[in-house]
Amino acid sequence: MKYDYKAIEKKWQDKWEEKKAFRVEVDKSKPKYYALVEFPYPSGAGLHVGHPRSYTAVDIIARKRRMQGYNVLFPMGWDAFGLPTENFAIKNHIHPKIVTKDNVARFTSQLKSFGLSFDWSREIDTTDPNYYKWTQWIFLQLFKHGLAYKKEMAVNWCTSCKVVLANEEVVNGTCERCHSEVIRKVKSQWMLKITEYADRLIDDLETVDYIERVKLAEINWIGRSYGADVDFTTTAGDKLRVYTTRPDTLFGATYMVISPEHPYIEKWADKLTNYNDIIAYREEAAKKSDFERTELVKDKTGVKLEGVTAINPVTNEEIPIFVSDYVLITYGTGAIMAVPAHDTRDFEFAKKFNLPIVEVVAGGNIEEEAFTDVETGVMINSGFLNGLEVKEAKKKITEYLSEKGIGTPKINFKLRDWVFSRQRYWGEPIPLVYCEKCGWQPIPESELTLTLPEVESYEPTDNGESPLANMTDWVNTTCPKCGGAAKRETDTMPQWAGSSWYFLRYCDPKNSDFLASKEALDYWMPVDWYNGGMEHATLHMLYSRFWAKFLYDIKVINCIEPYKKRTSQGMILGEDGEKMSKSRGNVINPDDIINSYGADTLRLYEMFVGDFEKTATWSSQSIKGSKRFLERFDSLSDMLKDKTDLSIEQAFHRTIKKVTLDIEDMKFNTAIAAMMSLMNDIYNAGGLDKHYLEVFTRMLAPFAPHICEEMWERLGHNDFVSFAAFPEYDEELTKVASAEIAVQINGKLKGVITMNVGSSEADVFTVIGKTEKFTAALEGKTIVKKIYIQDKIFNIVVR
RNA sequence: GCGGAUGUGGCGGAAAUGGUAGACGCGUCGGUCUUAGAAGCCGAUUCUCAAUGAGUGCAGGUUCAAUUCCUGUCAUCCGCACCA
Repeated sequence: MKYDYKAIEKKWQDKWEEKKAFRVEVDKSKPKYYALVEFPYPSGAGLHVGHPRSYTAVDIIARKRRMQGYNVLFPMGWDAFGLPTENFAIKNHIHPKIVTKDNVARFTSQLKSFGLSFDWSREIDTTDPNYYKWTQWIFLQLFKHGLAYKKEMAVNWCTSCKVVLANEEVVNGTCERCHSEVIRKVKSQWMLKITEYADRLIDDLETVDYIERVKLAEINWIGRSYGADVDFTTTAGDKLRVYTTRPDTLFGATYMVISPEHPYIEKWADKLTNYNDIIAYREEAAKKSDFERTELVKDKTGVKLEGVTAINPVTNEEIPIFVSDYVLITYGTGAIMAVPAHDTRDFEFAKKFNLPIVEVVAGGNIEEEAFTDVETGVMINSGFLNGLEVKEAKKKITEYLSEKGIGTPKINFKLRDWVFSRQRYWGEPIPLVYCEKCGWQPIPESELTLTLPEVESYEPTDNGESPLANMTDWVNTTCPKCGGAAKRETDTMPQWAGSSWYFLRYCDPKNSDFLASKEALDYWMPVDWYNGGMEHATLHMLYSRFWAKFLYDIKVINCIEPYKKRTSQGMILGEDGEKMSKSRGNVINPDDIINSYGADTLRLYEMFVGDFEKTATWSSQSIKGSKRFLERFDSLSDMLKDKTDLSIEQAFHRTIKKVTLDIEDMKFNTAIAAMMSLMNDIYNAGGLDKHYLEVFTRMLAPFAPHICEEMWERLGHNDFVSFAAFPEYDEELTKVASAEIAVQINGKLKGVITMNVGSSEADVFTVIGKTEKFTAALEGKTIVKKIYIQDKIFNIVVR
């Protein structure tokens, strides 16, 4: 019988759909399991071969849980707002809604062809007004709780297209589309105060099970540092505040630096004799794009302030102040104390401007480079700190500064507030209204959804406003507070908005009264296992955790963390070992693979290709092995015999154990290898009985569901194997009777002997003594030592 | 520069706690079947000068024993980018 994957896969996909096999409801009589994969952006290109890697892995988990009796929620949907769709719409004059609909149709049929056990009745779409009503609702709550505010911000501005660009659209400092210069332009933007949650976003990571690199990426991105704010008196008669993580090096602060945007430049304008030079420098710095700034990282520039100096509060020495763009206005206080001996950047700057370098921590060679180590150094040239280790010095100086009123302990973060406005059409309208009298006002919640109006053109306007700004009928409205004339916000939300809470909507996607019912949220949340790309470790993960924490605070959900467990798959590279891309022509289309090998083979191959978390290279040669394995499995029904050999029975129990444990560790590749080994053993034994073929079918079902359903039916069942019990193993039967013991002399392998499991050292040595090849090797040597590792190694050390 | 990985046969990759390196798969070679071939099936397959040999990027070290631990070093990939 030939393995007819096309017929089999079609047949079972239809049956699952027809019987609504994977549809779930809240059922408190069963334990729940919420398995989640990142919902895709339905691009025009369709799915690529990387998508099924993540989806199949979590599908295997979901299917295994179902077979273990869990009520499994495994949903799918569309993160459909976004720039590529909008750009496609602009170029081809098609409404983004239509573009989205077409792309979703294509994605859906592709996903269904993989045999993934999604509950399609819960499909969601972030661009559906019934969905984004709640995105807007959450925004309104953030606004009402003071977590949304408007701020003047520098944005990317393309000088040729005259539009605001998202960071993703700026490539090497130029516009992605026209390649002309991109400059920074100040615009008023909506911001979300994610920084208010910075501590919790770090600290609560201790309560979740994320793979280490994801945790680290989040922690580094948030970038919490402990230090102190210190005030330096200046000759202008005021105080200049700096932030430092190294207050212990205060005695070594030989100059100060303020950022070009620092407000004191204006404040000190009349005292600065070289004010014009400073302004010229500031303008020069403003003109530099991000690209130029990073290009010039190595080369420090700056201007010394003439007319104002500062006093080092512990040495009482007068020190100069510089303005330089290596100090950022957006971090700390926008001003630093420079300690060239112990900070690499200050060291470079001091070398260039010939500034004094005073060593205050002994242990390095400051002739050569800054000594930044905080573990080993001892304080010198530092008055009352002399002789202390860095950590103690830090404590002592911080206390001293507090007592004298010149400094306070301070924690800073690299994390910035979230820029939440986009001057774009294809996004959720921000549900706020501006009234001259009352300021920014939320629209009444009863008026949600504030739907995206139909516009003539999706192009951003000349002055960088969203296309919605031209819709005067829509823009002009009344103030919900005073009833006077008011204007709607025309900016829309970023693509990240819809994906920041979608996992909540899946719990109860049709609910029209609330984002999801309390009952559904309490039952399904938190997500038990969330898998997704490493590229989302910082942005999407932080944004959605932030929203979830906020929703916890306002008592919408009752878990402090939305995701219990987070894992991440490796990328799949093209056959040439390079990232798949259209321009390189190395893209593998999953449709082609399914057509020539079938979905089960594709699934199995993607799981077998290598360690799930590592990047893997596609091989159209190797995939044949996965197909062969399934063909061999298919033929097992022709190899039935009355009784399975004991050795095969034992092999089964060992394999079930390995597969069971490996799935939990996402070691799918070794789980499949174990099943292949078992298959070889069965072939060597000439077959197996019906019972064990059923066991094999249930064990393989999560990996290759179609062929297993077919086998299950062939074996006389009329229910789905997808809901049969996952096999369990008998620990006793996993044990083997005999052990192969490696015999070594001086650690070198000399041979292997077979002994009963649990043989004593004396027994093993007796056998060795009776074995010719070992006695020959030991002849004339003195045995110094014998090392016996139970059932594994017998090493004889000789002289 | 900082942070995170990775380096094992011709290839993809296996090897809790240090304990027979190369599981499993691809490829290759041989056998079987066949008029012949393909597909199956069975077997072999780290290397070489075939040994008391060498071997997990390279150089050392600890150990009876190292892919695994330690020190140094090289290479590749991915993030971040002057965060004081």
